[in-house]
Amino acid sequence: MDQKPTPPSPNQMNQSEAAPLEVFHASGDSPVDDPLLCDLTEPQMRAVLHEQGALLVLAAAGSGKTRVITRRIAHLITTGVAPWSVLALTFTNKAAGEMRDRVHHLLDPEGSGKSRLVRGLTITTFHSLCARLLRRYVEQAQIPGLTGDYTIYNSDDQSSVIKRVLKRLDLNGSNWPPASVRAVISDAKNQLIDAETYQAQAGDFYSKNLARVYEAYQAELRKANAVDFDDLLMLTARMLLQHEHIRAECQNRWEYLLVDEYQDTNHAQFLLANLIAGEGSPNICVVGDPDQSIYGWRGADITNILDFEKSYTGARVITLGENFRSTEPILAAADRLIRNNQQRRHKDLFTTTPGGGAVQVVLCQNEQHESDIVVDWFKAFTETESPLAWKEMAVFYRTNALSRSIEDAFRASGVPYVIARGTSFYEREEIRHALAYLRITANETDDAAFRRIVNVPTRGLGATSITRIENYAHKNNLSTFRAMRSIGQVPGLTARAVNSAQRFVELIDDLSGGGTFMGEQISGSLADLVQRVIQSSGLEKMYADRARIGKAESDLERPDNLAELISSAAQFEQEYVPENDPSLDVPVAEGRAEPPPLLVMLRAYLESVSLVADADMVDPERGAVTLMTLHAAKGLEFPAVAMIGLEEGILPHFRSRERIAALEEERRLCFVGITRAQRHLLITSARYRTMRGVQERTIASPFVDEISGPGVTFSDQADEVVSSPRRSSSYSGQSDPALVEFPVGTVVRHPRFGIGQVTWTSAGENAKARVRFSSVGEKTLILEYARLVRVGS
DNA sequence: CAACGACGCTCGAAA
DNA sequence: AGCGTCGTTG
Repeated sequence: MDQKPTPPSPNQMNQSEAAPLEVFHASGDSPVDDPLLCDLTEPQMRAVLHEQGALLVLAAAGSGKTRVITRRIAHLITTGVAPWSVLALTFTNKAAGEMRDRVHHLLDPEGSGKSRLVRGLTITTFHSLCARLLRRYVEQAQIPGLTGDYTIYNSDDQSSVIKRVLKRLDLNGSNWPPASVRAVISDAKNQLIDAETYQAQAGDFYSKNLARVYEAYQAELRKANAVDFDDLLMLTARMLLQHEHIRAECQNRWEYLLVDEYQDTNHAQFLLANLIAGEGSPNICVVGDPDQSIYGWRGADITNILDFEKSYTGARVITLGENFRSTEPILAAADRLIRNNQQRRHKDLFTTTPGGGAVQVVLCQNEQHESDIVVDWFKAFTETESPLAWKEMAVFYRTNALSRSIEDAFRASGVPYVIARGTSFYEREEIRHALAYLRITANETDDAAFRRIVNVPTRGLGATSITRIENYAHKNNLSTFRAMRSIGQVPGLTARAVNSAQRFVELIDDLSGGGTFMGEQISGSLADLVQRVIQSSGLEKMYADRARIGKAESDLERPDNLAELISSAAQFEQEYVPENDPSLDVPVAEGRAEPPPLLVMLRAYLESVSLVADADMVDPERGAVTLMTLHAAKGLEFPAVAMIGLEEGILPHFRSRERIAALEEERRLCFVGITRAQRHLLITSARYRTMRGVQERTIASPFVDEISGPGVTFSDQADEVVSSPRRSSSYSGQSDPALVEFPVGTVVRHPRFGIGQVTWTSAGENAKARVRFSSVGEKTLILEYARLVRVGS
C-alpha cells in the first residue's frame, strides 16, 4: 500500500470517482454482526479479512473458494477501498459473470443497479482484459502492424495461415503437420518467446525451420492486423514490461488484484498479474488448488502456485480444507485417487457432514450399454420421493467424441440434454461465413476472413484468380482485399474475374460505408448491420435455396441460425454500454478521428464472440441434463454426476502415457470430475468401445482401482448379455445388428435420412455401409450398421 | 469455374 | 467417423 497513494486516479475522466464512498459497513467491529462475515468458517474469514500484502488461498475442491473471493471483494469495498481499484481475473466469462453477480448482490442487495459501490469494479477474464488493454494502448505501445481495429484470429484462422505459410516455405505435408506447428508456436508465445528470440535459440534443422514458420506466421498476422489468442496474453504482458508509463497507469489504477484458478495460469498470465500487481508488497490475492491443475498442455505452469511464496516473499498462506460440497464417500474416493500423485503436497480433505450413498462403479459391455446404464441411473432419481430435476444432473467425459452414444440414448429415451460447447453455434458454417463478412467489414485487412468468404456464395472468383491476387498482394505487402482495390494492377486475370472482384469490393464498401461507418444508408444499429450483411452478401439467399433443395437436417437449420445471429447481435446491442468502464476508454489522440460508435460496437461484438468459452454455455436453467468434457466441468457442481469412459487410453488419455507429469494431470482431471458431485456419483467403464468406427477391447482405467475402497460399490455387468455386444436401446424394433448383413442392393431405412439403397459394405468387423439416399439428392453416405434397418431387398 | 464423389489420413482437452 | 485433397464431370 505504501507504494500506491490513495486514491489513485487513472486519468482525468475519473477524478469525480474519487469522491468519498457511501459505506454501509456493519454496525460495530465484531465480525459476527457483519452479514459479509458471520457465516464464514475461521480460515475463510481470515482470507476475507486479510488486507495488505500478498495472499495465497489454497482452496480445496468445494471449500467455498468463490464465496471467499466475492466476500473479500465486497468486504474491501465496504471498508473504503474504491471499487475501480479492484481487479479480479478468471478464466471463463461464466466464472467472471457469476462472480460479478454475487458481488453486486452483496453490495447492492436491492438490485437498484446504480450502486456506486460497484462502479468501475473490474471482474473479467484474462483474455478480455488483454483485448481491452491492447486496444487502449496499442497506439502508444507502437506494436508494428497493429492498430485498434485488430481482429482476433481463432484456431481455424490460425490453421489456415499456418497451412499457407508452410506451403509457401515449401515445407511439405506429413513432416509438418499444421496442428503441431501451431502447438509449438503457441507454447513459445505462452513462454513469451517471440519469433526473433525463437530464431536466436534455434539450433537444429527442425527448429530453424520452425523459426521461419513462426516468423512468417507472425508477419501474416500483422499484415492482417490480427492477433491470435496467445498474442493477446503475450503482447499485453510484453507491452506492460516494456512501457513503463502504461505499466504505471495499470498499477496505479488497480490496487487490489485477485486471481481465480491460479493453478492454471501460464507464464504470460503469471507475468501479467505480476506486472499489474507491481513492486514492493502488492495486494495480490491468488486462489487455487494444485490438485486441480488440468491445463498443463496449454502452458499452465503449476509452479506459479507452488512457488507463490518465493515470488512474493512474506506472502500469507491460508488453506481451506473443509469441503462443503460432497458427501463423505465421494470425498473419500477423490482423496484415495489423488493420493497416488507423487508430485504433490498432501492436503487433507475433510467434510463435517458425514453420510451419503455409495459411489457406484459399473463395468459395462460397450458404449450403448454404458449409455443405457447412465439413463437408467438418472431416471431413477426423478422417481424418488424428493426427485432430482434434470438440470441437477451431468455427464462428464474425457473427449468430446464420447458424447455421441450418450446423446443417442438420451434422445431415444426422451431425456432432455444440452451439450456444453460454447463455441458450437459459432462453429457452424453459415455463422462462420456471416461473421467473416462482419470481420472484413470491420477490418478490411483480415485475410483469413477474406479467404473464407471471397467466393461464398460463388461469384466467379475461383482458386486460380484468388491465387493470382494473393501473389500480387504478397509481393506488394498488401492485404488481399486491399490488393483487390487496385485489381487492374494484378496480372493475368480474366475480364470476368476483374469484374467479380470489383463487385466484391463494392459490396464490402457498401457495408462499411467505405470504411467510415458513416452515411445515410448505415444505421447506428448493430443488428441492422448484421441483417444487411447477411442479406446483401447473398448468404441469406444461398442458404434459403439450399434449405429448399437439400433435406439434410443441417441445411434446414441454416436460415434459422442466421436469424438467430441477428437476434444475438440485437441482444448484445441492448446490453452494450459503451461507457461501462470509463477509465478504460481509449483517449482520443490529437488529430485522430474518434472511431464511429457503430464500428466500436461491432469490434466489441466480434471480440465477445471470439472469446466465448465452452464453459460459458453451461446454463442450469435450461431444465436438461448437461453433457460436457471434464475440462469444462471445472468450477461447477451437480447433485448427480455420471463419469463415463474410465478406460486405459481414454482416461488417462493414451497421449499422456510417456510422461509421469502428464499422467498425474490425467489423475487430477479425474479428481476434478469426482469432486463436482454433491450427492450421487456413477463411474462407468466399458469393456468394448467403438473408436474410429472399429470396436475395440478396452482395459479398465487404473483410476478405477485407485478410487475403490469403503463407500464404493462395484458392479460388473460386462458379461451380462454375452450374445449381443451391440445391444442398442436407441433404435428399437431392430434385430441384433451384429447378426444382420446388408448385401449391396439392400433397401434400408436410416433414422435421419430415410429410405436408401446399399452400394457398398465394409468387410468383417467394420460395421459400415455406403448407402445412397434419394432423400438427400442421391448422395452416398457412410453409415453404421447399427443405425440401419432392412426394409426389403 | 463449380460441384461432387472417391480416397486417404488422422484421431485430446481450449481461450 | 469426419475432414481435406484430388480427380472427374458438367
